Amino acid sequence: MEAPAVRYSGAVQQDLQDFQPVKSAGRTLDVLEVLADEPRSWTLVELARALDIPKSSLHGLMRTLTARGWVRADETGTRFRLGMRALRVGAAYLDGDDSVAVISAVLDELSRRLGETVHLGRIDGNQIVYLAKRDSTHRLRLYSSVGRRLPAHATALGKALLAQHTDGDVDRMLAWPLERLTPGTVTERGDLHRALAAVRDAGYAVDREENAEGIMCFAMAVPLTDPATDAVSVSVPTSRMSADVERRIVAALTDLIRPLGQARSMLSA
Amino acid sequence: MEAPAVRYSGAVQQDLQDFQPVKSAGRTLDVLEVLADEPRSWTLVELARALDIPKSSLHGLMRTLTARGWVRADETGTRFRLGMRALRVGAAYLDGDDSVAVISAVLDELSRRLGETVHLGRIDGNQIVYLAKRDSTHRLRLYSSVGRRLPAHATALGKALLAQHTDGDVDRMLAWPLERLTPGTVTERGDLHRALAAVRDAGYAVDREENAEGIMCFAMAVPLTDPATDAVSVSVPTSRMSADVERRIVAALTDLIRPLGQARSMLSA
DNA sequence: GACTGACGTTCAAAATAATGAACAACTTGC
DNA sequence: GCAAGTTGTTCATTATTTTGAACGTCAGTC
Repeated sequence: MEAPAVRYSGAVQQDLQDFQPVKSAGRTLDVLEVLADEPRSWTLVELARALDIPKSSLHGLMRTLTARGWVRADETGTRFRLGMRALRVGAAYLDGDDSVAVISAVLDELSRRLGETVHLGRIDGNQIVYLAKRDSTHRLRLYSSVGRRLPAHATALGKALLAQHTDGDVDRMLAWPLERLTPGTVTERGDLHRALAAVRDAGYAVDREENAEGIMCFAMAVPLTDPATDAVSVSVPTSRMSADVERRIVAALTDLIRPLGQARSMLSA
Repeated sequence: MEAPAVRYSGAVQQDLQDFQPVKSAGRTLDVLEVLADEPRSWTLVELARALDIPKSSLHGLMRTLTARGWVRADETGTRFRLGMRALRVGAAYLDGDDSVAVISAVLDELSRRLGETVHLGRIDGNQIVYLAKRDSTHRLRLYSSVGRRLPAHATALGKALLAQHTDGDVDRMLAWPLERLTPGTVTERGDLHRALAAVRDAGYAVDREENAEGIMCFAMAVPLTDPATDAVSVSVPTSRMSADVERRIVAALTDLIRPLGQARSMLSA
């Protein structure tokens, strides 16, 4: 029997095999996730339909969630959205993360040195989650990106992280066919493999208007873990782009990100 | 029979009376809240003790939570922290909130005009939750405040919102005795009542190093609801403080916050 | 103004989860 | 290197929840 890439010492770790989730716990998360994915007012019946749960079952759940402040009901008590407790866990996730703390200073310095928008992203399955952001102009609202997700294949952050894996692993990690966000999005398997080879070669990843038109990004994986799960990116409007700007960005990323490899031991978790 | 302050049309709204929460749903939230309140690694037994749940019961719950990405187990599978899904609901709470969207432009303008740190806060029980922030210098990390909580009585935001209620209501809303955060924190009931009267008189609230030494805040309730639940504050280091700075801050708050009263109809929820 | 349709609520039977005791695996101390 | 203590896991029994059908309530329609 082949050993898995990472061994578990036999603790609370579902072995991919059969495993019976606690039904009402799973449904609790289902409700929160649906409310998060579509941040609008939902009625009980809408939720019941979306989740394929009998409305009578959902009724008790919603009472529990609203009583606890995780879900907020409007004055009539018939429409639901996320409640304030939901905000807290999000902030706490970031607070408790050692990597975020270590990389935070790097983001500050990058932002100061380049004056462009800087992101810290983490890969989660086939998506990139934005964990932190610095923006000199403050034009964009901070909550506009932290917590948000984009398909990994369409972002510099994602490509920087995917490049750590073999083509075969990448094929398994992503959801095919690849979603197209702009005309520039790489959606062909061969094109993506070539792009990732280029990333391995250069040591950083580039996104040329592949998820948003008018924006280019440069990203480098953060070598705090192996394989890396976090990456840092710098975003620039194409209007401001030039070979010189690219050189400066890559130099800053190299200067600041590469030394983090030495700090790996700090993350004993 | 006396009607409650707010009438419910008989929907999912726990009537304060008896009501049986769904046990495993409540425990799911318990786990997330403990992990959020103490963002460190927890073992199963630690959690079981903290929540007074048999470890065998918790075991299944944790498997469900980790399988869903709301909790992350370390490589050994024996230590737990919040997972990435937790981040998403936090961001989504803010996205889905109409008040935050409306007030966001005001924060941008205040930040531009004053060049000082600006916060949007919401009252939750006896606490103020920070919903958004603008900081010109970017010295402080953004996630250092969004989602964070402080006792209402010790903040300008909190006093601006508490001042909307009668002294009797305030007494019921707060947790007595009041927590002291700095030597300047108002903890005496009479002092607080006098402070709130001053807020009603002036139309804005002041915090003079009452939650952090060296920082003063000025806050005004946002009249989008009645009573208001949100307030906006401007924070200034005492070193930079002067009568003129105070005048400019109060003028800016008055200019930008007061007109929002007309936008109240926008929030039909 | 009664009818129609949609939604939220309640209830008793059927399905599911919680429990504590026992076991296994790891860590610690001597 | 062994024993004691701690932690994670499993299992049958008990307690709880889920479910579908029935009822109440509301808004809109003819």
